[in-house]
Amino acid sequence: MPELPEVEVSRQGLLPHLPGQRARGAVVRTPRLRAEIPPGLPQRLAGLPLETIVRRGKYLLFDFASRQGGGWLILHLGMSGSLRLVPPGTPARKHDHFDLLFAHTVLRLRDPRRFGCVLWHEGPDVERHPLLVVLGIEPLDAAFDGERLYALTRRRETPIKPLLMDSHLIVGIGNIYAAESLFDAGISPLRAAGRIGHERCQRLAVSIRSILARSIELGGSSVRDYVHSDGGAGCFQLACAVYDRSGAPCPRCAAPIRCIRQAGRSTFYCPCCQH
DNA sequence: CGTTACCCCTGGAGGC
DNA sequence: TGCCTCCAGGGGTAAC
Repeated sequence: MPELPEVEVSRQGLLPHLPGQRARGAVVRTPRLRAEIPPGLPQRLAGLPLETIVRRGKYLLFDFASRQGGGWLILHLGMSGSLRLVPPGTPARKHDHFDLLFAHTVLRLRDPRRFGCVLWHEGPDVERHPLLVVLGIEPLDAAFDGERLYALTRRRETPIKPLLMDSHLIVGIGNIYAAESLFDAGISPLRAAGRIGHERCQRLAVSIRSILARSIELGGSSVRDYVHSDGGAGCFQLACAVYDRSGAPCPRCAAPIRCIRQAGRSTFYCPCCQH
């Protein structure tokens, strides 16, 4: 479920509660997620204060005194992961794989499909972690604009939609937001990326940024003392124009939304509005 | 090098 | 009711 907005909203939901607290340890119920949870993690964490939580793409990065001899807890929610703050002693349910223990609260990871991961990076320079060092630009970073998108797409014959989802180029855009951004910009998901001109790259960059930002705002307004990102629609209250609306009328021209398959993923678009 | 195919895993939906 | 197939918001790796 989580794309960039969901991960960012999870981060914002945790920020008022966790930084400043000291970890008591951790409980690993399922060691084997996408990667194995480091066996020594609970002992390594114990006693370290959490400084802050940052996000890189769809990764949540917990700074456990990384500049004072600690390190970073790296967390990814995969396809079905969700985080929740629960009181200590709350019984774990099915698929509750990992707990991060603090004095008065527990951060609990649930992930039915186990595509998420929990990792540890020793020392301050988490951006040098192998999984992070290869990541592309943040779409909400000021440096991401039409010019950057234009440069990234040159001499690319691949269709624009799978390119948008390639985290080595741009992070955080998943299947839903790729479809919604392309609809908003009036660009066909099938169009060769390298054949989109300056002006339309500009338009697409604006669409990506505004849709992600609006989705974060809508999600953020609904977060209180827990972090929710469980199943359902994915784009929060933001109604999807095309995603999962196969056959339904396009909100702009009423033509039926079409569903095709690209690089193994479903793509939804309006064949009338998008070129 | 760029691009696609497959795989990790569980659960829900729909067909029979 | 059960069993089967297909599908799902991610992403690393191997193979073309």
